[in-house]
Amino acid sequence: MQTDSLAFAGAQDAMPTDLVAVERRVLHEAVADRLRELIIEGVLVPGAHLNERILCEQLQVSRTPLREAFRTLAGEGVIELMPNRGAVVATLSRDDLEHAFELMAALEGLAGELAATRATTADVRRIRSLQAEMTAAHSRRDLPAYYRINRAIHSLIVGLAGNPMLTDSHARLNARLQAVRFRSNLNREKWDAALSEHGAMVKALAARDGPRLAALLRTHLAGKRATVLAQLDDAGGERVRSPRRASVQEHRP
Amino acid sequence: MQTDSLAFAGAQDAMPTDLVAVERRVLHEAVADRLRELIIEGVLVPGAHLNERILCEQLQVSRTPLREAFRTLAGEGVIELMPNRGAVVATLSRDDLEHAFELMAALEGLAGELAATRATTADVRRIRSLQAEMTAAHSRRDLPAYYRINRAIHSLIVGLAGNPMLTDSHARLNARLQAVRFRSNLNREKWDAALSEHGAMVKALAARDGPRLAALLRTHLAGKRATVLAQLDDAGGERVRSPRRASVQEHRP
DNA sequence: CTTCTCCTTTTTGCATACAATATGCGAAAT
DNA sequence: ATTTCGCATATTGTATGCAAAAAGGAGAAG
Repeated sequence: MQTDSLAFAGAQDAMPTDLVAVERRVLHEAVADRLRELIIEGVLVPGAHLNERILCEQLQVSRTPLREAFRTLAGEGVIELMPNRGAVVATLSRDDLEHAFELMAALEGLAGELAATRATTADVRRIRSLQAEMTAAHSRRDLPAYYRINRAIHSLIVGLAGNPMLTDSHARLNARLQAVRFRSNLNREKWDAALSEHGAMVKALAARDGPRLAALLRTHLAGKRATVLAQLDDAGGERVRSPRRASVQEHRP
Repeated sequence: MQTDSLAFAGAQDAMPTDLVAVERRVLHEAVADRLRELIIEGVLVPGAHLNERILCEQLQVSRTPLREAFRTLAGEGVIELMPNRGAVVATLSRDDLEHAFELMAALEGLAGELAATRATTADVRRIRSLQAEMTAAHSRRDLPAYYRINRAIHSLIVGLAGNPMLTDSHARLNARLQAVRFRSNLNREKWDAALSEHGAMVKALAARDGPRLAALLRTHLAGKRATVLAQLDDAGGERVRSPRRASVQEHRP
């Protein structure tokens, strides 16, 4: 029989991500993924009570995998578990958001510092390409695409830092922020400013200027934070800390 | 009939913490705590395979709460779960350790920056007191006490930052580092240096000099990292990434 | 001696039954 | 009118049985 390296000749180190493992899902993971989706999509709003029986019926699984999924999500901070009192989708207060951005700025700052020293020219090209895509999205006023690419760029920079623990912390924080979807509007000036900041970031990365990239990321995040919080205030500050008694609704039989 | 405020006269608002909730443990939490202990104590070494059946027998619980505890611990990064292949105590490679300290330095750096602006004089007193205790432990060459107080100081500073998300990330990273117990020896010079660094940190905090405290914490962590990695090299680099086939041992009947 | 195959044993994943706890509502008492 | 109590119901926590997957081992072929 062929060895692994022969069987996969030409694909081993250069592009390891092209070889994705076959889909081998365990039920509780699928359930966790589905619940994450439902939360991100806003079907399950922050604060919503997650009733086991109803969710079991709706997802067509028994309680065991559902409960394991609950634990997984609780570990990610996406939901909160209260002993004997069930699970609720995690809520983020205004303070929580401030704290999240404070931490995010530090994490991405570190990431920038490291990425600048560790990124290859190919990595820089990849970032440049994403940057171009994002600029295009901006030109055609495609906000969803803009946000998606924006997130991809930030995640890529964090990845380039080459520190899995950092990546993990960052991903986890991002997951919590996904629940509150403050991706609605974004005024013209702020959008333009954000885009130009991104341009500067790419330059700093290409110049391998770690401290500058770190500083840019921190101010960029500070800007984002200001935008989000301002938006929150406009919304009356009640959008995020959501409905007290919202919960999973049972279908009429 | 008496009202609550009469029944608890004198204890209503002034000292609400005197009324602690009754101890109410759920089995899977107790199991998670116990497993965490076993891992920290080194009974379950990194890399050890956690057999469900055997652990159930030894902990005297059924598989359901054990498996829920597994999920909790996996969420904390203390163990790793492989679908259909069970759980192992998380291992930390040399690289992982470097990454952990890299991240830790950033987290504590941020914490220092914030703590300096947010700490009250009472907080400073508390830190000073701990610092004194630690110096005492150093004088009598009590390494375990030193490490314990040291950790308390670092955690307190992180707490003073007043950012729960930061606290959480820090605690989580600490939990992972607990598994590898590099708390063995520590040569005289490094110990002295660490202590004097702590002294400088307290001064910076008292002076409310955030940037300085942050910088001190970062270099302090860099020193710790160097110490740990050096120790790892002395041990042949094989102590931490532990026995491949270590596992929970079954009692002879 | 190695390697492959098939089979047995072990171990994990899931479903369900049962137990413990919480919740809601009406009646009674203050 | 308000509070409290007791009970019925709903919901969560735990145990266990069964099925599926992986690991291990004996034997045959190379």
